[in-house]
Amino acid sequence: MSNAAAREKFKTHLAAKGLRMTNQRLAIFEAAFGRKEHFTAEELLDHARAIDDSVSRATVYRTLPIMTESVLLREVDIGTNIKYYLPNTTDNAQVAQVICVDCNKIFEISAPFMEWYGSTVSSKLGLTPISQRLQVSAHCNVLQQTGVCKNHA
Amino acid sequence: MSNAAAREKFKTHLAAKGLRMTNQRLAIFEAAFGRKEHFTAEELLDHARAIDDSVSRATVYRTLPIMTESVLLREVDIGTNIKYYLPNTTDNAQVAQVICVDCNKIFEISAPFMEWYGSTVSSKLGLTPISQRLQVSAHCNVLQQTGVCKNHA
DNA sequence: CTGCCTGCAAACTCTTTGCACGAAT
DNA sequence: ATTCGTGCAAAGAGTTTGCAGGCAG
Repeated sequence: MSNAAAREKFKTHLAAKGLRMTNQRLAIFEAAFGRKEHFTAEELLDHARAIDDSVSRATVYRTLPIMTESVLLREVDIGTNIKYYLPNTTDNAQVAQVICVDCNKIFEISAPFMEWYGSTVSSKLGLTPISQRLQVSAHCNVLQQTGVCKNHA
Repeated sequence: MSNAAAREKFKTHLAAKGLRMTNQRLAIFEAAFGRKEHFTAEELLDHARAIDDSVSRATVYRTLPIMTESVLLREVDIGTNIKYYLPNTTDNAQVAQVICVDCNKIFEISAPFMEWYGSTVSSKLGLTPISQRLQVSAHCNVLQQTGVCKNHA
């Protein structure tokens, strides 16, 4: 999905919910879609302020749920107290994460069998699956050997 | 692992780390191993205080890492801000969780393929896997139909 | 104009930590 | 005795929210 198409989707979603497009929301959107890697709420605030310095932390936190509901962003919880976000380019949630615990880099890996697993297991328990996540925590080999992590930004 | 064996393991682990067995630590241990379901730090505090009312919240939070390091407890992060704990009866981490979002009940399901997946994917990235987790969030069918969730405690 | 939106700062939740007292070895 | 352990209360981190003023439609 191009940025332009994403922006349109954002506007449509806002309109459908009776919400308004504001300069702050637009700045937050642009900041999010300008990122190539996973980002935190705080990093998003920094980048949004570079576009519109009137953006506040509160508005970032209020806008993030709107963008995840509209499936523009994907929320990734890797078990820390911080949540990460990523522009959702595929609309396909069949993705696992491999997390380097040395540098916190997150790799997104296709894992199409996840949905099958979720459905199978849920139905046996009388449940209807909503989502599934598969995450692998790992050490960086290069860091272990040389003291430098190649995955560092 | 029986409770008695687990208690012995706890003592051994404490001794190996140069730590002391105290009434509070013992009460927290007994409270943890008296639970059949997943529990939170706060619930553990309540139950530990029922055994020894001198147990403080701080000691619970200081004892939990000791018990997870000794593999007596398993920590389960289901993506909320709260962490859950469970007596670790198998020493085998090849377990997935199915979480009923209606009642927060957590089902533990064997998933032996997780380790294989983690190893395969990590090695392709030049990483050494530490752990993996697979979680499915789901709705309770009975709740949807009758308004009552059979999974409620 | 009306009512959603905003920034600010305070509140919140869970967890961690500094301190001085207390207890285990 | 010495060293670790403890409770208490305050601090911390990330996130949420009440409020009074501001801007989109």
